[in-house]
Amino acid sequence: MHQKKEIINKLRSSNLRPTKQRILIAKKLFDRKETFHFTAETLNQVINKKGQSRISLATIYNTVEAFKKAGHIREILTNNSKSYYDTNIKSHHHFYDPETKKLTDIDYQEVVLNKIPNPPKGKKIKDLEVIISLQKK
Amino acid sequence: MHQKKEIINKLRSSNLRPTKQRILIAKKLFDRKETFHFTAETLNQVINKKGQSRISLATIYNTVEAFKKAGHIREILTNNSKSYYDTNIKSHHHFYDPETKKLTDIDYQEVVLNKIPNPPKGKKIKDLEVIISLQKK
DNA sequence: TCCTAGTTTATAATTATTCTAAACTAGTAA
DNA sequence: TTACTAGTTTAGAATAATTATAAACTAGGA
Repeated sequence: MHQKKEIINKLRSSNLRPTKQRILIAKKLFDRKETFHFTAETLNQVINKKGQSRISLATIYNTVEAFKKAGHIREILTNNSKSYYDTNIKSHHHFYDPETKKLTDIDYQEVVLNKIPNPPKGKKIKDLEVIISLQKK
Repeated sequence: MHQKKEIINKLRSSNLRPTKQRILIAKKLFDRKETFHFTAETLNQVINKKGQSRISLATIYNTVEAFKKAGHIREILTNNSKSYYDTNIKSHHHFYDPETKKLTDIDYQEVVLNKIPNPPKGKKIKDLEVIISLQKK
């Protein structure tokens, strides 16, 4: 479980001043058992449900961007109009169901590659992601 | 090389009336040696360069969508705000350079997987795509 | 307690895309 | 050949997601 102190340290360590907005968002994102796949919209819903302390949408966007830059979340590749993020920052893969637009994690060890191409000159591989699109059987 | 007749057949075969706009767009997309990675914007630039016959942006969008549905092009997974399409419809993979936002094809046989997970019940695998993100060495 | 750089906020602006509904056209039938 | 009609194109308006702006607020050090 993420204590408040841990969260503050996490923010401080990445040069993010621990404001009450960032702490609250970090709690909602990181204090859960399962990884969380979200968009700015869904995060906004989680944060600003009825009668809850209000955080502006601009701050939601700013914070998601800041967390992404800091490496606390990662952006997922999709062909959606919205940006999807993932609290699981370990290298891993996804099932994508175009019907429901839902992503599911695939554990890293569930996919084994035994041949990958050399990167173009001057470049190195930063990340390798496998997306398995699904359809009805 | 794609003759006009071939293009017309391709359109007819997918129930798309071969209008002069669609024929022109199809020529620009398919009559080339290398695969073409494009967005609505870049396609619009190619089609509507100075002094050229004009096709409205709405038609560019409509046609891209129609070609995608017909399976003549495929949409690429990215984390960009724009939709990217690929004239290479054979299953294949991509290098992605976040700096230049450029995609490069990786031949299917350049990547070998020897373990992939079972799809969730009721679903089958429609497509498997590997995206290798690059960074400066 | 004061100060200031960093942060939050409401709102406007921007960007990519989709919608609308009027005008046009390919292809069929008379 | 002409007329018809369903499908298509078009300009422009509308929408959706995101980013920019600039004024108000605040964390944390002096």
